[in-house]
Amino acid sequence: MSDPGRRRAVPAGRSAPGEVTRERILDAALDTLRAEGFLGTTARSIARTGGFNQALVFYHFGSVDEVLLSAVERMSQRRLDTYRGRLAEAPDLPGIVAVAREVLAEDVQRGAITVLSQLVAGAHGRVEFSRRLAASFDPWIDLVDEAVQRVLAGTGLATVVPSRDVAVAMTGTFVGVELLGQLDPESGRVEALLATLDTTAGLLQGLLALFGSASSSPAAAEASEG
Amino acid sequence: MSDPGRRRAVPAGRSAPGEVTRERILDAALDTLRAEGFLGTTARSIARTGGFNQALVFYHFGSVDEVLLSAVERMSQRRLDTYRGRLAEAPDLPGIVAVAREVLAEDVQRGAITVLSQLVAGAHGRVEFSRRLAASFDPWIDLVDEAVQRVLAGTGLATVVPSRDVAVAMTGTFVGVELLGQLDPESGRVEALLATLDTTAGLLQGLLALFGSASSSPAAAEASEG
DNA sequence: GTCTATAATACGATAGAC
DNA sequence: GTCTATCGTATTATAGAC
Repeated sequence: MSDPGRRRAVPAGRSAPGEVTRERILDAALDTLRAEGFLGTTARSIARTGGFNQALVFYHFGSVDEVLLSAVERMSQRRLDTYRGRLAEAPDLPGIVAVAREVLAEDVQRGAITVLSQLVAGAHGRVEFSRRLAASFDPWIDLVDEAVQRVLAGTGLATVVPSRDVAVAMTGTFVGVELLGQLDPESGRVEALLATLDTTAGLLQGLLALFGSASSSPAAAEASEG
Repeated sequence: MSDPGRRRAVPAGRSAPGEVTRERILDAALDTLRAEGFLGTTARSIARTGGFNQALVFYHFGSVDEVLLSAVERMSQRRLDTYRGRLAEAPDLPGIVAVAREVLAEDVQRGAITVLSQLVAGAHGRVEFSRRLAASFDPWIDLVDEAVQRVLAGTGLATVVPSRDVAVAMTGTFVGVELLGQLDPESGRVEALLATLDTTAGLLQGLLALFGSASSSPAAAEASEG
């Protein structure tokens, strides 16, 4: 292994030697995943995309898997920061829905969901790869979970609805719909889903308001009996 | 191309020559997709799973893609028949939900969703493969669409909710959650989702009953304004 | 219809020159 | 740190014996 390992400290404002190349490799890896899918993302295709030599992938990351995981971890972290920032500024339900729709639309357009979907599919049956990939999904599910709990708070449904499962379902929905949407890009499935989110949000708002003002209504009681 | 092409007619009750092998290959293809994922499903691994020679895949189907598409089309058709039959016997809402949960649980357990998820992921960027795979999803979305419309009928929501988009979202959700669930099989995400379906169904029932008995309520009007 | 053998190609990864 | 060259191995697909 010729991993550069821990490097000397570098003057502030200056990049560590090779750091530029590392970033280029990560960028190229994401671009390739978006354009070619998991199957088409090899050390050679990544190098072709980024315009550098194939051997650099192994010099800097040791393996293709390590590049992909590093790339998705970096992407996930960056997007998560964006989400948290915007959500903090929109504490009520309409605000949360608006932010969620807005940032999810960005993710879809940037191809972030494509990257995640492709990696998830490619992770099949590979234990260590799956473990690390799952770890980069957890903070997202946590974030959705928090938002769901905030929305449910004071509606009388907080004890009935398992918010974590709902969060998993919502996260999974975007992965699945994006995958389905790419099967037939002409169909505009993803766009339809995003557009429908507004309608659904309006509906949900009305329903939750109903539950909020009558949290021990017959419907709620009936529902909790399951 | 050494495709056997159209074959002579065969006495009823008897299989056409090579038909047994064709079926074995399709079975092996699905088993391999379940066990190894899309990446691990090659002509050689399919042959290894089924205990036959690798060259037979090309003799009978011409290419690996053709085996996979034929296999999923056969599977989709068979499952669709099962769905339709059971749904016909359960015309009301509780019945529909029960059947849906039941048959979906079967699909998950048999690995049908895994097969679909893997193929969808592997189809990325391959136009003709995607087109045919999308075609085998359409009847499913149609079926879900019909069920959604039946549930919505008479609730006053039929004109507000775009049932087709909801159907796409529901279909996509199962694909996505299944993929996410396989990232960390220990987490029991898929099982949790299915278990939660009952609770959600109960809730939904209560909500729809509410809308049904007051289809021009303030909440409904507010929701339709978006 | 099923087999063996093989051609042509792509891959991950490494060695070693610079 | 980046390059060329290469090893070993996997793949799809085909040719041809049986």
